[in-house]
Amino acid sequence: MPRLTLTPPGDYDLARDVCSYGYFLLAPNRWHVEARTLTRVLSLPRGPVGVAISQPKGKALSVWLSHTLDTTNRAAAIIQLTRMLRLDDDEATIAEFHRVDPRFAASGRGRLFRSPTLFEDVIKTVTSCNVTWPSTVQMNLRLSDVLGHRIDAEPARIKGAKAPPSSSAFPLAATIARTRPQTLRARCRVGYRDRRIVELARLFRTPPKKGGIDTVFLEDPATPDDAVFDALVELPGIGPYAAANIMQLMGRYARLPLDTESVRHGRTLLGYKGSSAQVMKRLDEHYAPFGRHAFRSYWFELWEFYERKHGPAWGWERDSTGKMFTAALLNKA
DNA sequence: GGTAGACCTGGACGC
DNA sequence: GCGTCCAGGTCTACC
Repeated sequence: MPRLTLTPPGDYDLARDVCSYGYFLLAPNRWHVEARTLTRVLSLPRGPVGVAISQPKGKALSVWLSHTLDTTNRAAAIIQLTRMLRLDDDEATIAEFHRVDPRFAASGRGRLFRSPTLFEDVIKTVTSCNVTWPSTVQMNLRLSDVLGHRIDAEPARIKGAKAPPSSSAFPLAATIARTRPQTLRARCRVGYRDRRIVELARLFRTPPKKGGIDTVFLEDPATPDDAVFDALVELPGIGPYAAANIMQLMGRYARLPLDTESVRHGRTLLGYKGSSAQVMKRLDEHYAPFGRHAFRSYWFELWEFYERKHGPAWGWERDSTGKMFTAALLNKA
């Protein structure tokens, strides 16, 4: 079976750095606990490919492929894997975060898992709004199963895996753009998000000059945070929370995506009292000193709280532990 | 500028 | 097994 080898930053730990944000539990991603391997299908210019990513000797990453890639697809696969795994967050960046917030220096935490493309991150964020986590899991499973391109070949191999790897990719913007909202609602159970998801897909397919999303402008590090935020909240289905969440997925950590779970965290761990709006204001003030690393400090504080309840994240199964993250259950905990 | 209510789904709960 | 209630962020209408 063909294979790619990727050299990550010297401090990279696949299990820690993949199992660092909830999207590792969302289809088409599949984390195999015992094999400590991430599988999924990537959509490449010349068709989908199944990948199985592991770190056998604690250094280089092995990426087993369902079939051999030509030069174009190979280059595209490396770009997508680099984005998803945050391989471009180098040691110096993570060390800077640890200087700002030394609480995470020992664990080495600093990288946050994301999707291979901005489009997938935006749609995943929309599926996480106004819904409990198990529904988000289901929506992404169905989106991939119903609209994702399937691979014909055997999925990439995984030593010691209990669950089969998925054989569908996340749907392309082009596919969703030509799907009827009613189909999304009926078959993917996305509810009232149906039109918003189709509109977003169409905006991703439309050139910026004709009113489409200007991904170059959004992803340019020189673009100020405020300009990115203003552009994102103009999009259908994207409010202040979703915009801030998409920004952290883009590597902009100064803003906090605050939701009801943040309020629970502020009340139970930080002892804040008052209305939700008051608690959110205090949370913003609390993490402001961490500057451009604010979200990392907030998130890993929250993540370690989850890990104290449920064990290390690399041991979470999507269909059991991975479904437990609802405010109601956490409040009981 | 601030706020109330609708939008859907799925899980919890009571009967 | 059925009905009711509730959680969840965004959007629109209204003040």
